[in-house]
Amino acid sequence: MSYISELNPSQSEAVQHITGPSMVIAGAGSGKTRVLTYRIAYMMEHGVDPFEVMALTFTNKAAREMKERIGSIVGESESKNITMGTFHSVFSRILRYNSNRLGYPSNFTIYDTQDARSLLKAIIKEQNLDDKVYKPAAVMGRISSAKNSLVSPESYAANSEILLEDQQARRPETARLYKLYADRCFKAGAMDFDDLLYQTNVLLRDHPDVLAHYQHKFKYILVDEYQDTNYAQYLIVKKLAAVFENICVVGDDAQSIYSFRGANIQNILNFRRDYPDYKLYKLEQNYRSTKNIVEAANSVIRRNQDQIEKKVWTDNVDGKKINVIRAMTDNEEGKVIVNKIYDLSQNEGLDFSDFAILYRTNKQSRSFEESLRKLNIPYKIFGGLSFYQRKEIKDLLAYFRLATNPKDEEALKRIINYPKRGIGKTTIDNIIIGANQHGTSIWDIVSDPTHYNVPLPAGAWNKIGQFVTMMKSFQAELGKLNAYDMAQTIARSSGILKELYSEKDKGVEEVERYQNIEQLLSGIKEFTVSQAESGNHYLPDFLMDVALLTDADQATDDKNYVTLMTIHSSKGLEYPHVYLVGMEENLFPSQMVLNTRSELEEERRLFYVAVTRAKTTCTLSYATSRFIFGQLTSSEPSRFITEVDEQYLQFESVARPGGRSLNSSGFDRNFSGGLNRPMSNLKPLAPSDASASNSSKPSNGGSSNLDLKVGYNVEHDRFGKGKVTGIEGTGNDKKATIFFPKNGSKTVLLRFANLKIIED
DNA sequence: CCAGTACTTAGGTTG
DNA sequence: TAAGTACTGG
Repeated sequence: MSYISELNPSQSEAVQHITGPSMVIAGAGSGKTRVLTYRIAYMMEHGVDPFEVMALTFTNKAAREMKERIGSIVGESESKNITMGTFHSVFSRILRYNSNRLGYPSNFTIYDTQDARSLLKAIIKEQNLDDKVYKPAAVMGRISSAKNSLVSPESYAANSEILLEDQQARRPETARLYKLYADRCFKAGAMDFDDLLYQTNVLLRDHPDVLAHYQHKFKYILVDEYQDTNYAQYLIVKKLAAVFENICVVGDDAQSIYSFRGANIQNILNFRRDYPDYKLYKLEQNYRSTKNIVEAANSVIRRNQDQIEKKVWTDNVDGKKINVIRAMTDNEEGKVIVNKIYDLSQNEGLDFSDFAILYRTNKQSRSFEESLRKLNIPYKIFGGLSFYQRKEIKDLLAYFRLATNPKDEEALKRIINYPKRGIGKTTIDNIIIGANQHGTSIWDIVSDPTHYNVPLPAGAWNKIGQFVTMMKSFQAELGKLNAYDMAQTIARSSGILKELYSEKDKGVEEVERYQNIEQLLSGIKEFTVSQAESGNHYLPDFLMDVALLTDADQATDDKNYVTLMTIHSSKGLEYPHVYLVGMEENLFPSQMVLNTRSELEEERRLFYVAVTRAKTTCTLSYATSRFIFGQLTSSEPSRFITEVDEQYLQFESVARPGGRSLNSSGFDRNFSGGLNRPMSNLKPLAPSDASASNSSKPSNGGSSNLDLKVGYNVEHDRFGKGKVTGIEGTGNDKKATIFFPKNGSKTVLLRFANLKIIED
């Protein structure tokens, strides 16, 4: 228990408070993670069974790291038995275990944002609603906040206040769309991210025995980043803790930045109400940052009205003032900041991992990325499109998903005609109509066409039949082959591997795509090996929470890189040198928050979070103009710069047109210094367009009257030589499916294709 | 059916 | 700028 002596008095008290409710208000950099880890370790050393502990963190990465640290104190064999993870991952497991109570399959799919949006979009189309009015994102936002406030489709439709809001937004059909969307998800055996919390609430509300079971299993509950929990999360925790009330929540109201996701600072106030005899601990000493940084951040956050009284202070050195840099354009901002990083790393012999570039919006990463590439500085961008969201990865995962859960509608739609099988849009639309009429899933229709009598041409049924047979063969092997063998089998027999392989010599992006698939497969291999012992080494096990993984969860061997991420994803992290870029009005604070005080205050808290990530130096930068939607738009410095008490700031501007930069190192990296010359783009050189200037063939009716048979060798203008594998249709609709060794399998209309029969 | 092109429109943060 | 959709020619 030597570690207790490392703690200050309030940390130590918080760590040793095990029984009964407690709340820890932890200022930025006040050793919150340390308190959490030591508290759990302390509990276990005092006889608490790790199986009885549930710790909810904000990211999977935080959970993993905390588990490791606890393991190093009490031993891994103990720490691994703690239930620890994000709300989403912990409760998705609980939901799988109890799925039958809710009528879901245990291998239900988790729809990510893409899947959910695409389904909603499809429903809006099916309902013949104008998607200019019923913008999928807007409708989804309504559905999402309904779920986060535990409003069911039925109570949504019965709530006059909500209906009025929708009416005023000119989207009166939203209630109906919510219902349709929820039904479709259910029929597809799918939950979206919000469902994981919503359905957990349903489970605990409607099944008292289940609730009682988990109340007694998890006698000790900890919640990190409590200020960012929403109502659905709040209620789950409240219910689970109701019997023993051994609940500890940790948070900082000054760092609440997720209200757009339904997070509610009121949860902190509710805590006092729900547990009147709770004990409050305040961690106010900052161990992370210099005095300048702490004071600068304090001077800004002071302006917020809504906050819990506290005084964050530090014993650390004064440190450097916060440097404020002005650049002329966003491109120049990228160059200047990257040069600063380069110079500092060289002059002081620092690792690149000592640096982070933080911004308000993901798209700001571009100019920094370009500059970092030019100087060959290793970097990693977090957020944006994650590995698991890339097209090729999602395609293959869709096969896995459909094999695991055949009702998964989004997966089916994604792959039924990929690689191309000649199953067209009209066919799929008709099947969906049939599925809706029969109130069943798409899979039910395609796998049992005789039962549901959906009118389709015989040719279409034939192709669908082949697809169904293939999927069934995968399903039959799911429990026999381990995840890796299964994934290999699917990648090969589905034709995906071949498809991507054949495109490999087309360009850099195609090569990357193929490599991504290889990377996914080797990841599955790793998973299979590591899970072999537990017996959970099948493909559905792997699939269980891939939807919940983010970039931050990807293991990287080489850690010496500059970090680029949004301020939101930097929460909880720290770096010696932080560059907070794009400090401009309408960007940060975002243009969209200027209407209400509470939104502006949240933006200010975001600034507070950003500044307090820095340990040694913090640099702010802004550009006086930047490209927005391809248009050069002028911009003004952010109000947050002027809100910092001047004594903590130091201004510097660079690269006036015609002048020299203030580049201290003497490296002249030639700032473009003006509005000229966009950076050369990084795409591979476009292929010479010799092939593009298609010699226009005379349209002699193509080859529709050609006497083509399966097995013939033919030549196509664009695809080259190939072999006919199928013929269908007559007259103008006569089509041939041809396998081209160079281009894969294609179906072409003979009317247009202008095929020539050739000898072997 | 396929693929290239013209056109439109994007509010931002995440598990 | 960039992505996604609608259109069009083969």
